[in-house]
Amino acid sequence: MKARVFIVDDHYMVIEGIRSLLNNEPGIEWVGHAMNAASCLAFLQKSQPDVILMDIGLPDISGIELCREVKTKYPAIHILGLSTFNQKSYISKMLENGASGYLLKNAGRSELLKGIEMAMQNKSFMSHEAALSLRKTGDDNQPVLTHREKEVLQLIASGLTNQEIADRLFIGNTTVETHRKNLLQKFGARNVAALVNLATKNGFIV
Amino acid sequence: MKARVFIVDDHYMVIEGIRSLLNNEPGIEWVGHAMNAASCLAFLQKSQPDVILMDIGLPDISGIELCREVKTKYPAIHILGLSTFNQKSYISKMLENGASGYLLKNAGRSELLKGIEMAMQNKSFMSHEAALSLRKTGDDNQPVLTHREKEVLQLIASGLTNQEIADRLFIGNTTVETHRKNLLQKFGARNVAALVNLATKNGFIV
DNA sequence: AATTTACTCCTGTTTTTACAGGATTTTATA
DNA sequence: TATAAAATCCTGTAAAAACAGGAGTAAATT
Repeated sequence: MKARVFIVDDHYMVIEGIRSLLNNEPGIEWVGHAMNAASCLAFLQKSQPDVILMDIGLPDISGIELCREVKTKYPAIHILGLSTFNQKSYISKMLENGASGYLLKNAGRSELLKGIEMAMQNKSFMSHEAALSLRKTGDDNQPVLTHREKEVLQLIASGLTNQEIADRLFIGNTTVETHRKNLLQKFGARNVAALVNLATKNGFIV
Repeated sequence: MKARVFIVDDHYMVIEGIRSLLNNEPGIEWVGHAMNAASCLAFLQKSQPDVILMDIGLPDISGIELCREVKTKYPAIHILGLSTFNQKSYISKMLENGASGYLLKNAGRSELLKGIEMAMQNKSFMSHEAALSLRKTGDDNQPVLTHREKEVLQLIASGLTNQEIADRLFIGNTTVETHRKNLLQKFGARNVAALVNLATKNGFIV
Protein backbone atom coordinates (compact mmCIF):
# COMPACT_ATOMS: atom_id res chain seq x y z
CA MET A 1 0.00 0.00 0.00
CA LYS A 2 1.44 3.26 -1.13
CA ALA A 3 1.41 6.32 1.05
CA ARG A 4 -0.39 9.11 -0.75
CA VAL A 5 1.54 12.28 0.08
CA PHE A 6 0.48 15.90 -0.36
CA ILE A 7 2.56 19.04 0.32
CA VAL A 8 1.51 22.49 1.48
CA ASP A 9 4.32 25.02 1.30
CA ASP A 10 4.50 28.50 -0.15
CA HIS A 11 8.07 28.03 -1.39
CA TYR A 12 8.25 26.46 -4.76
CA MET A 13 11.83 25.35 -4.21
CA VAL A 14 10.89 23.41 -1.13
CA ILE A 15 8.05 21.67 -2.93
CA GLU A 16 10.42 20.81 -5.73
CA GLY A 17 12.98 19.57 -3.21
CA ILE A 18 10.54 17.24 -1.52
CA ARG A 19 9.22 16.02 -4.82
CA SER A 20 12.75 15.23 -5.87
CA LEU A 21 13.52 13.47 -2.60
CA LEU A 22 10.40 11.33 -2.83
CA ASN A 23 10.80 10.66 -6.51
CA ASN A 24 11.06 6.98 -7.40
CA GLU A 25 10.33 5.90 -3.86
CA PRO A 26 8.32 2.70 -4.20
CA GLY A 27 6.22 3.29 -1.10
CA ILE A 28 5.27 6.88 -1.90
CA GLU A 29 2.73 8.33 -4.25
CA TRP A 30 2.91 12.06 -4.82
CA VAL A 31 -0.64 13.33 -5.15
CA GLY A 32 -0.06 17.04 -5.44
CA HIS A 33 0.83 20.26 -3.71
CA ALA A 34 -0.68 23.56 -2.63
CA MET A 35 1.01 26.88 -2.00
CA ASN A 36 -1.55 28.22 0.42
CA ALA A 37 -4.16 27.01 2.88
CA ALA A 38 -7.16 27.80 0.71
CA SER A 39 -6.06 25.70 -2.23
CA CYS A 40 -5.08 22.92 0.16
CA LEU A 41 -8.61 22.80 1.55
CA ALA A 42 -10.02 22.94 -1.97
CA PHE A 43 -7.93 19.94 -2.94
CA LEU A 44 -9.04 17.97 0.10
CA GLN A 45 -12.69 18.35 -0.89
CA LYS A 46 -11.98 16.26 -3.96
CA SER A 47 -9.37 13.86 -2.68
CA GLN A 48 -7.79 12.94 0.62
CA PRO A 49 -4.15 11.94 0.89
CA ASP A 50 -2.77 9.79 3.67
CA VAL A 51 -0.11 12.25 4.74
CA ILE A 52 0.18 16.01 4.41
CA LEU A 53 3.54 17.71 4.83
CA MET A 54 2.56 21.12 6.05
CA ASP A 55 4.59 24.30 6.34
CA ILE A 56 3.81 26.77 9.12
CA GLY A 57 4.41 30.04 7.35
CA LEU A 58 1.65 30.07 4.79
CA PRO A 59 0.48 33.28 3.12
CA ASP A 60 -3.18 33.12 4.12
CA ILE A 61 -3.63 31.35 7.45
CA SER A 62 -0.88 29.75 9.49
CA GLY A 63 -0.13 26.06 9.21
CA ILE A 64 -1.09 25.76 12.85
CA GLU A 65 -4.64 26.87 12.09
CA LEU A 66 -4.78 24.85 8.92
CA CYS A 67 -3.66 21.79 10.84
CA ARG A 68 -6.55 22.09 13.24
CA GLU A 69 -9.02 22.65 10.43
CA VAL A 70 -7.84 19.68 8.42
CA LYS A 71 -7.76 17.35 11.43
CA THR A 72 -11.30 18.39 12.34
CA LYS A 73 -12.70 17.76 8.88
CA TYR A 74 -10.54 14.79 7.96
CA PRO A 75 -9.30 13.05 11.12
CA ALA A 76 -7.82 10.18 9.14
CA ILE A 77 -5.23 12.37 7.47
CA HIS A 78 -1.81 12.37 9.11
CA ILE A 79 -0.09 15.73 9.23
CA LEU A 80 3.62 16.30 9.50
CA GLY A 81 4.69 19.83 10.37
CA LEU A 82 7.41 21.23 8.19
CA SER A 83 9.49 24.15 9.19
CA THR A 84 12.81 25.83 9.72
CA PHE A 85 14.97 25.49 12.76
CA ASN A 86 14.26 28.83 14.36
CA GLN A 87 10.55 28.37 14.79
CA LYS A 88 10.82 26.43 18.00
CA SER A 89 7.79 27.90 19.63
CA TYR A 90 5.43 26.63 16.96
CA ILE A 91 6.36 23.00 17.27
CA SER A 92 4.27 22.26 20.30
CA LYS A 93 1.34 24.29 18.97
CA MET A 94 1.37 22.19 15.83
CA LEU A 95 1.32 19.00 17.88
CA GLU A 96 -1.49 20.32 20.05
CA ASN A 97 -3.52 20.81 16.90
CA GLY A 98 -3.21 17.22 15.91
CA ALA A 99 -0.01 16.93 13.93
CA SER A 100 1.65 13.50 14.01
CA GLY A 101 5.11 14.94 14.02
CA TYR A 102 7.55 17.49 12.85
CA LEU A 103 10.21 17.69 10.17
CA LEU A 104 12.85 20.34 9.76
CA LYS A 105 13.46 21.65 6.29
CA ASN A 106 17.04 20.55 6.46
CA ALA A 107 15.98 16.96 6.96
CA GLY A 108 17.33 14.53 4.40
CA ARG A 109 15.66 11.78 2.41
CA SER A 110 15.89 9.13 5.11
CA GLU A 111 14.38 11.35 7.78
CA LEU A 112 11.60 12.35 5.44
CA LEU A 113 10.78 8.74 4.61
CA LYS A 114 10.94 7.74 8.24
CA GLY A 115 8.54 10.52 9.14
CA ILE A 116 6.02 9.48 6.50
CA GLU A 117 6.33 5.84 7.46
CA MET A 118 5.74 6.56 11.12
CA ALA A 119 2.81 8.85 10.36
CA MET A 120 1.22 6.08 8.29
CA GLN A 121 1.48 3.78 11.29
CA ASN A 122 -0.21 6.36 13.45
CA LYS A 123 2.98 6.88 15.38
CA SER A 124 4.52 10.25 16.06
CA PHE A 125 7.77 11.30 14.55
CA MET A 126 10.03 14.22 15.09
CA SER A 127 13.25 15.47 13.60
CA HIS A 128 16.04 14.92 16.08
CA GLU A 129 16.80 18.61 16.34
CA ALA A 130 13.14 19.49 16.57
CA ALA A 131 12.76 17.07 19.43
CA LEU A 132 15.73 18.66 21.17
CA SER A 133 14.42 22.18 20.91
CA LEU A 134 11.02 21.04 22.03
CA ARG A 135 12.55 19.66 25.19
CA LYS A 136 14.60 22.80 25.60
CA THR A 137 11.59 25.07 25.34
CA GLY A 138 9.43 22.71 27.31
CA ASP A 139 9.89 23.83 30.86
CA ASP A 140 11.60 27.07 31.57
CA ASN A 141 12.22 28.78 28.27
CA GLN A 142 8.77 29.56 27.02
CA PRO A 143 6.48 31.42 29.41
CA VAL A 144 2.81 30.56 29.49
CA LEU A 145 0.65 33.64 29.06
CA THR A 146 -3.01 34.08 29.76
CA HIS A 147 -5.32 35.47 27.13
CA ARG A 148 -5.43 38.85 28.77
CA GLU A 149 -1.69 38.99 29.10
CA LYS A 150 -1.27 38.32 25.41
CA GLU A 151 -3.70 41.11 24.64
CA VAL A 152 -1.88 43.55 26.86
CA LEU A 153 1.50 42.47 25.51
CA GLN A 154 0.33 43.13 21.99
CA LEU A 155 -0.88 46.61 22.89
CA ILE A 156 2.30 47.41 24.78
CA ALA A 157 4.35 46.45 21.73
CA SER A 158 2.25 48.67 19.54
CA GLY A 159 3.28 51.62 21.65
CA LEU A 160 0.28 52.33 23.86
CA THR A 161 0.74 53.58 27.41
CA ASN A 162 -0.86 51.87 30.38
CA GLN A 163 -3.67 54.39 30.46
CA GLU A 164 -4.40 53.97 26.77
CA ILE A 165 -4.42 50.20 27.11
CA ALA A 166 -6.73 50.52 30.09
CA ASP A 167 -9.16 52.64 28.07
CA ARG A 168 -8.98 50.26 25.16
CA LEU A 169 -9.74 47.19 27.26
CA PHE A 170 -12.18 48.92 29.62
CA ILE A 171 -10.14 48.11 32.70
CA GLY A 172 -8.28 50.24 35.22
CA ASN A 173 -4.77 51.41 34.53
CA THR A 174 -3.57 49.74 37.68
CA THR A 175 -4.80 46.46 36.27
CA VAL A 176 -2.77 47.03 33.16
CA GLU A 177 0.14 47.80 35.43
CA THR A 178 -0.34 44.43 37.11
CA HIS A 179 -0.43 42.59 33.80
CA ARG A 180 2.71 44.40 32.77
CA LYS A 181 4.38 43.43 36.01
CA ASN A 182 3.45 39.78 35.48
CA LEU A 183 4.64 39.87 31.88
CA LEU A 184 8.01 41.24 32.93
CA GLN A 185 8.26 38.57 35.57
CA LYS A 186 7.23 35.72 33.28
CA PHE A 187 9.72 36.71 30.62
CA GLY A 188 12.41 37.61 33.11
CA ALA A 189 12.70 41.00 31.44
CA ARG A 190 14.00 44.10 33.18
CA ASN A 191 11.85 46.53 31.27
CA VAL A 192 9.49 46.83 28.37
CA ALA A 193 12.28 47.03 25.81
CA ALA A 194 13.64 43.63 26.77
CA LEU A 195 10.10 42.32 27.07
CA VAL A 196 9.12 43.26 23.53
CA ASN A 197 12.41 41.93 22.22
CA LEU A 198 12.02 38.56 23.92
CA ALA A 199 8.34 38.28 23.14
CA THR A 200 8.94 38.98 19.47
CA LYS A 201 11.69 36.39 19.28
CA ASN A 202 9.40 33.82 20.84
CA GLY A 203 6.58 34.56 18.45
CA PHE A 204 4.17 36.20 20.89
CA ILE A 205 3.91 39.43 18.99
CA VAL A 206 2.19 39.51 15.63
CA MET B 1 29.83 27.90 -22.04
CA LYS B 2 28.09 26.41 -19.08
CA ALA B 3 27.29 28.39 -15.97
CA ARG B 4 28.92 26.71 -13.00
CA VAL B 5 26.41 27.06 -10.15
CA PHE B 6 26.96 26.56 -6.43
CA ILE B 7 24.35 26.74 -3.64
CA VAL B 8 24.65 27.82 -0.02
CA ASP B 9 21.56 27.08 2.01
CA ASP B 10 21.08 25.41 5.35
CA HIS B 11 17.88 23.68 4.27
CA TYR B 12 18.47 20.42 2.58
CA MET B 13 15.06 20.48 0.94
CA VAL B 14 15.76 23.80 -0.71
CA ILE B 15 19.09 22.53 -2.02
CA GLU B 16 17.36 19.47 -3.36
CA GLY B 17 14.66 21.63 -4.91
CA ILE B 18 17.12 23.82 -6.76
CA ARG B 19 19.12 20.81 -7.85
CA SER B 20 15.97 19.30 -9.24
CA LEU B 21 14.97 22.53 -10.98
CA LEU B 22 18.38 22.88 -12.60
CA ASN B 23 18.69 19.25 -13.47
CA ASN B 24 19.11 18.53 -17.19
CA GLU B 25 19.43 22.21 -17.99
CA PRO B 26 21.95 22.39 -20.84
CA GLY B 27 23.40 25.74 -19.81
CA ILE B 28 23.91 24.85 -16.15
CA GLU B 29 26.53 22.82 -14.38
CA TRP B 30 25.89 22.02 -10.75
CA VAL B 31 29.20 22.16 -8.94
CA GLY B 32 28.10 21.57 -5.38
CA HIS B 33 26.48 22.94 -2.29
CA ALA B 34 27.29 24.04 1.23
CA MET B 35 25.04 24.20 4.26
CA ASN B 36 26.94 26.91 6.08
CA ALA B 37 29.27 29.80 5.40
CA ALA B 38 32.42 28.06 6.57
CA SER B 39 32.13 25.11 4.22
CA CYS B 40 31.23 27.48 1.41
CA LEU B 41 34.47 29.39 1.92
CA ALA B 42 36.37 26.12 2.14
CA PHE B 43 34.94 25.03 -1.18
CA LEU B 44 35.86 28.32 -2.84
CA GLN B 45 39.50 27.87 -1.92
CA LYS B 46 39.62 24.85 -4.18
CA SER B 47 37.25 25.86 -6.92
CA GLN B 48 35.31 28.95 -7.96
CA PRO B 49 31.88 28.72 -9.53
CA ASP B 50 30.42 31.39 -11.79
CA VAL B 51 27.28 31.91 -9.75
CA ILE B 52 26.48 31.31 -6.10
CA LEU B 53 22.88 31.10 -4.94
CA MET B 54 23.13 32.26 -1.37
CA ASP B 55 20.62 32.05 1.45
CA ILE B 56 20.55 34.76 4.10
CA GLY B 57 19.75 32.72 7.17
CA LEU B 58 22.85 30.61 7.56
CA PRO B 59 23.74 28.97 10.85
CA ASP B 60 27.20 30.49 11.31
CA ILE B 61 27.39 33.97 9.76
CA SER B 62 24.63 35.66 7.82
CA GLY B 63 24.49 35.50 4.04
CA ILE B 64 24.89 39.26 4.03
CA GLU B 65 28.30 38.96 5.66
CA LEU B 66 29.26 35.97 3.58
CA CYS B 67 28.32 37.88 0.45
CA ARG B 68 30.72 40.67 1.29
CA GLU B 69 33.49 38.24 2.15
CA VAL B 70 33.11 36.25 -1.04
CA LYS B 71 32.93 39.35 -3.25
CA THR B 72 36.08 40.72 -1.62
CA LYS B 73 38.09 37.55 -2.14
CA TYR B 74 36.58 36.49 -5.45
CA PRO B 75 35.13 39.53 -7.23
CA ALA B 76 34.43 37.53 -10.39
CA ILE B 77 31.82 35.35 -8.72
CA HIS B 78 28.25 36.46 -9.19
CA ILE B 79 26.03 36.12 -6.16
CA LEU B 80 22.27 35.79 -6.18
CA GLY B 81 20.54 36.28 -2.85
CA LEU B 82 18.04 33.63 -1.97
CA SER B 83 15.41 34.10 0.63
CA THR B 84 11.83 34.05 1.76
CA PHE B 85 9.31 36.77 1.18
CA ASN B 86 9.24 38.22 4.64
CA GLN B 87 12.87 39.25 4.77
CA LYS B 88 12.37 42.47 2.88
CA SER B 89 14.83 44.48 4.84
CA TYR B 90 17.76 42.26 3.94
CA ILE B 91 17.38 42.64 0.22
CA SER B 92 19.05 45.99 -0.05
CA LYS B 93 21.80 45.00 2.37
CA MET B 94 22.60 42.02 0.20
CA LEU B 95 22.82 44.23 -2.87
CA GLU B 96 25.00 46.72 -1.03
CA ASN B 97 27.41 43.90 -0.32
CA GLY B 98 27.80 43.08 -3.97
CA ALA B 99 25.02 40.66 -4.83
CA SER B 100 23.91 40.69 -8.46
CA GLY B 101 20.31 40.09 -7.61
CA TYR B 102 17.73 38.41 -5.53
CA LEU B 103 15.54 35.34 -5.84
CA LEU B 104 12.62 34.39 -3.67
CA LYS B 105 12.35 30.80 -2.59
CA ASN B 106 9.00 30.50 -4.26
CA ALA B 107 10.53 31.38 -7.59
CA GLY B 108 9.98 28.81 -10.32
CA ARG B 109 12.34 27.26 -12.82
CA SER B 110 12.09 30.06 -15.38
CA GLU B 111 12.81 32.77 -12.84
CA LEU B 112 15.74 30.81 -11.50
CA LEU B 113 17.23 30.35 -14.94
CA LYS B 114 16.65 33.97 -15.85
CA GLY B 115 18.43 35.05 -12.68
CA ILE B 116 21.45 32.89 -13.39
CA GLU B 117 21.56 34.01 -17.00
CA MET B 118 21.45 37.67 -16.07
CA ALA B 119 24.06 37.21 -13.37
CA MET B 120 26.39 35.57 -15.90
CA GLN B 121 26.01 38.61 -18.13
CA ASN B 122 26.92 40.85 -15.23
CA LYS B 123 23.42 42.26 -15.17
CA SER B 124 21.31 42.50 -12.07
CA PHE B 125 18.20 40.45 -11.59
CA MET B 126 15.46 40.46 -9.06
CA SER B 127 12.36 38.44 -8.40
CA HIS B 128 9.34 40.49 -9.30
CA GLU B 129 7.98 40.44 -5.78
CA ALA B 130 11.38 41.18 -4.31
CA ALA B 131 11.70 44.20 -6.55
CA LEU B 132 8.30 45.39 -5.42
CA SER B 133 9.05 45.16 -1.75
CA LEU B 134 12.40 46.81 -2.29
CA ARG B 135 10.63 49.78 -3.80
CA LYS B 136 8.09 49.76 -1.03
CA THR B 137 10.70 49.88 1.69
CA GLY B 138 13.00 52.13 -0.31
CA ASP B 139 12.09 55.65 0.69
CA ASP B 140 9.98 56.22 3.71
CA ASN B 141 9.60 52.89 5.37
CA GLN B 142 13.12 52.03 6.32
CA PRO B 143 14.97 54.57 8.44
CA VAL B 144 18.68 55.06 7.97
CA LEU B 145 20.59 54.64 11.21
CA THR B 146 24.11 55.65 12.05
CA HIS B 147 26.53 53.16 13.49
CA ARG B 148 26.18 54.56 16.96
CA GLU B 149 22.42 54.54 16.76
CA LYS B 150 22.41 50.87 15.84
CA GLU B 151 24.64 50.15 18.80
CA VAL B 152 22.40 52.04 21.19
CA LEU B 153 19.28 50.45 19.70
CA GLN B 154 20.71 47.01 20.28
CA LEU B 155 21.49 47.78 23.90
CA ILE B 156 18.09 49.32 24.48
CA ALA B 157 16.45 46.16 23.14
CA SER B 158 18.53 44.03 25.44
CA GLY B 159 17.02 45.86 28.38
CA LEU B 160 19.71 48.28 29.52
CA THR B 161 18.79 51.69 30.91
CA ASN B 162 20.28 54.89 29.55
CA GLN B 163 22.78 55.05 32.36
CA GLU B 164 23.91 51.49 31.79
CA ILE B 165 24.26 52.05 28.07
CA ALA B 166 26.26 55.19 28.78
CA ASP B 167 28.63 53.27 31.03
CA ARG B 168 28.96 50.51 28.49
CA LEU B 169 29.83 52.86 25.63
CA PHE B 170 31.86 55.31 27.73
CA ILE B 171 29.63 58.25 26.88
CA GLY B 172 27.35 60.47 28.95
CA ASN B 173 23.84 59.39 29.70
CA THR B 174 22.50 62.53 28.08
CA THR B 175 24.15 61.43 24.88
CA VAL B 176 22.37 58.12 25.07
CA GLU B 177 19.21 60.10 25.67
CA THR B 178 19.83 62.02 22.45
CA HIS B 179 20.40 58.85 20.46
CA ARG B 180 17.23 57.41 21.90
CA LYS B 181 15.35 60.56 20.95
CA ASN B 182 16.64 60.34 17.38
CA LEU B 183 15.79 56.66 17.15
CA LEU B 184 12.23 57.29 18.25
CA GLN B 185 11.95 60.08 15.73
CA LYS B 186 13.46 58.08 12.86
CA PHE B 187 11.17 55.14 13.44
CA GLY B 188 8.16 57.30 14.20
CA ALA B 189 7.73 55.40 17.45
CA ARG B 190 6.00 56.82 20.49
CA ASN B 191 8.07 54.96 23.02
CA VAL B 192 10.65 52.27 23.40
CA ALA B 193 8.12 49.44 23.17
CA ALA B 194 7.00 50.49 19.71
CA LEU B 195 10.61 51.20 18.79
CA VAL B 196 11.84 47.71 19.62
CA ASN B 197 8.86 46.19 17.89
CA LEU B 198 9.37 48.14 14.67
CA ALA B 199 13.12 47.73 14.73
CA THR B 200 12.83 43.97 15.17
CA LYS B 201 10.37 43.69 12.30
CA ASN B 202 12.73 45.63 10.09
CA GLY B 203 15.68 43.48 11.00
CA PHE B 204 17.67 46.02 12.98
CA ILE B 205 17.82 43.92 16.10
CA VAL B 206 19.85 40.76 16.15
C1' DA C 1 -15.94 22.54 50.05
C1' DA C 2 -11.43 23.93 49.23
C1' DT C 3 -8.05 25.40 46.03
C1' DT C 4 -6.21 27.31 42.12
C1' DT C 5 -6.24 30.48 38.31
C1' DA C 6 -7.28 34.50 35.99
C1' DC C 7 -8.59 38.94 36.34
C1' DT C 8 -9.41 42.88 38.68
C1' DC C 9 -8.07 47.03 41.67
C1' DC C 10 -5.41 49.81 45.23
C1' DT C 11 -1.45 53.10 47.63
C1' DG C 12 2.82 55.02 47.65
C1' DT C 13 7.81 55.57 46.18
C1' DT C 14 11.58 55.55 43.11
C1' DT C 15 13.52 55.25 38.78
C1' DT C 16 13.52 55.93 34.10
C1' DT C 17 11.70 57.98 29.87
C1' DA C 18 9.87 61.44 27.08
C1' DC C 19 9.80 66.06 25.59
C1' DA C 20 11.61 70.83 24.60
C1' DG C 21 15.34 73.30 23.03
C1' DG C 22 19.44 74.02 22.95
C1' DA C 23 25.30 73.76 22.07
C1' DT C 24 30.04 71.94 20.95
C1' DT C 25 33.22 68.96 18.82
C1' DT C 26 34.79 65.52 15.68
C1' DT C 27 34.80 63.32 11.30
C1' DA C 28 33.75 62.67 6.61
C1' DT C 29 33.20 64.46 2.10
C1' DA C 30 32.29 67.44 -1.68
C1' DT D 1 38.65 74.26 3.14
C1' DA D 2 33.96 75.00 3.66
C1' DT D 3 29.97 72.20 4.57
C1' DA D 4 27.44 68.62 6.22
C1' DA D 5 26.80 64.79 9.06
C1' DA D 6 27.62 62.39 13.21
C1' DA D 7 28.49 62.20 17.85
C1' DT D 8 28.90 64.35 21.97
C1' DC D 9 26.93 66.99 26.11
C1' DC D 10 23.71 70.24 28.69
C1' DT D 11 19.27 72.03 31.70
C1' DG D 12 14.85 71.55 33.19
C1' DT D 13 10.05 69.63 33.35
C1' DA D 14 6.49 66.35 32.80
C1' DA D 15 4.98 61.85 32.12
C1' DA D 16 5.33 57.16 32.40
C1' DA D 17 7.09 52.90 34.00
C1' DA D 18 9.19 49.97 37.57
C1' DC D 19 9.04 48.36 42.19
C1' DA D 20 6.97 46.87 46.64
C1' DG D 21 3.24 44.83 48.75
C1' DG D 22 -0.79 44.27 49.01
C1' DA D 23 -6.38 42.52 48.29
C1' DG D 24 -11.01 41.10 46.37
C1' DT D 25 -13.90 38.44 43.00
C1' DA D 26 -15.44 35.02 39.78
C1' DA D 27 -14.88 30.76 37.55
C1' DA D 28 -12.96 26.48 36.99
C1' DT D 29 -10.88 22.39 39.00
C1' DT D 30 -9.81 19.03 42.58
